[in-house]
Amino acid sequence: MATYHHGNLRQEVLNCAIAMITDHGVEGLSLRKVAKELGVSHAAPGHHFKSKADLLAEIIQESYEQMTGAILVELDRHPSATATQRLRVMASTCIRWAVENKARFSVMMNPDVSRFTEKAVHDALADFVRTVADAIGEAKEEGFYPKTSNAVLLLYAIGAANGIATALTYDVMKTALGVELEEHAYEELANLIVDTRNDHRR
Amino acid sequence: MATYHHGNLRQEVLNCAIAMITDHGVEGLSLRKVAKELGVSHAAPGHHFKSKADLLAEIIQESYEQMTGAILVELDRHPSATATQRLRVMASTCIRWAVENKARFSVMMNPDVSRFTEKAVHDALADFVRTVADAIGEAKEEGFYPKTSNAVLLLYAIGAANGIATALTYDVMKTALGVELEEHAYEELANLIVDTRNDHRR
DNA sequence: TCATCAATCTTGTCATTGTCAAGATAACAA
DNA sequence: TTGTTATCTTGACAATGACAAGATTGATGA
Repeated sequence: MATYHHGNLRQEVLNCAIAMITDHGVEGLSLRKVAKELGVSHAAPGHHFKSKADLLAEIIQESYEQMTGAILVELDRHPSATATQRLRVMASTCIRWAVENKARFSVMMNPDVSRFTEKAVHDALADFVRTVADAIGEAKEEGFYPKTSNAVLLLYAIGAANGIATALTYDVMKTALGVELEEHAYEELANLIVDTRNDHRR
Repeated sequence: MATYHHGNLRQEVLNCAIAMITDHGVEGLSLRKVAKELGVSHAAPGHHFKSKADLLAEIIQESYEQMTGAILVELDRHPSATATQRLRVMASTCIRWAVENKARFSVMMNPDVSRFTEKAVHDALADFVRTVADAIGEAKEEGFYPKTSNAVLLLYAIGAANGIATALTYDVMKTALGVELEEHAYEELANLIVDTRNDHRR
């Protein structure tokens, strides 16, 4: 017990919450246990987050930002890629990020949590969606599924990537599928989502 | 208040739980509220389900069975379809079922719930997986992605269908994507998951 | 018929949890 | 120093899941 003022409680609550979710799932997250773990009174976290839902909303927002960031970083490493190829990079990066951030991804995909979500979350999610939507628009000009609407393609791309990631981070599903991923599987999956027969030009 | 013995409590708890989840999400499900709604003491549901997790596990099991059933029914309507075409029927039926059973699907996809899941759930899930895996095995013989392992194809097919369904049943995501589905969209999505360029023979 | 027994439900209780209110303590600016 | 604000503690409350002990019902078999 150092000082009355903790100094960095807000950030440590976030860290501790993620650790707790990693070990015990969102359901296993308890604000009181977090407080106890950080050596702080049971109501202390409540001064940094309006509610438990508010804490989770912030985690979701951060997470969408991180995932979008990971995608942008990876896109930068492929400056000469076609839009269709960039879609593949997005898909594989998204799946890889989810596998490497299971706790965060499980919160993002939790249907309950986002019921009480706030504008900041919507904005972070919208940013992610826009990133993909832009690439789809450009891929369309390259001849990517010309008969299918952009909206359906967007739904397909994001849904497929997220769903595969979910299956990989969701223990029951993962064991049911009996998956054991090798490193190149991420690219293999991306090649299925965005079929290689779609890029003629190069 | 009719009789001391309710007569059909177990089933009505299940029904009421689904209704409650439909309106307020899994998080909004309370055994005590269910009890109150059914005009029964607060501990009565506990005599039919070992725990809340046990109730949810039963819902998941039922749901996988129903979804698999819906797929089998639909497959029966296409007796002369190739394995590749059957994969498409499975995908579109799966997505449609999820949209038509949002509450059940949200429970199935809830990462928390299935932590404490039981053998019956695994069996129901394994049944579903086997149904798809079989079709993939047969499609493979028709020349379906010959270079890709069955395990990866299985992960892709189930992940993509479930992910698209999730995006459609998950309000925040749905509004972020701005989707408004027309009836033929289910087949359109299935055509994206199992690209039409995959069937040469016919 | 009636005694027994299992199935079903009620009542009472407990620990955990999220949330709020009121007050204590620290940090800091004037 | 004094006043102000941010931060934390203590105390309380209601909701909830879970359990134990006992009440009620209904069926079975002697």
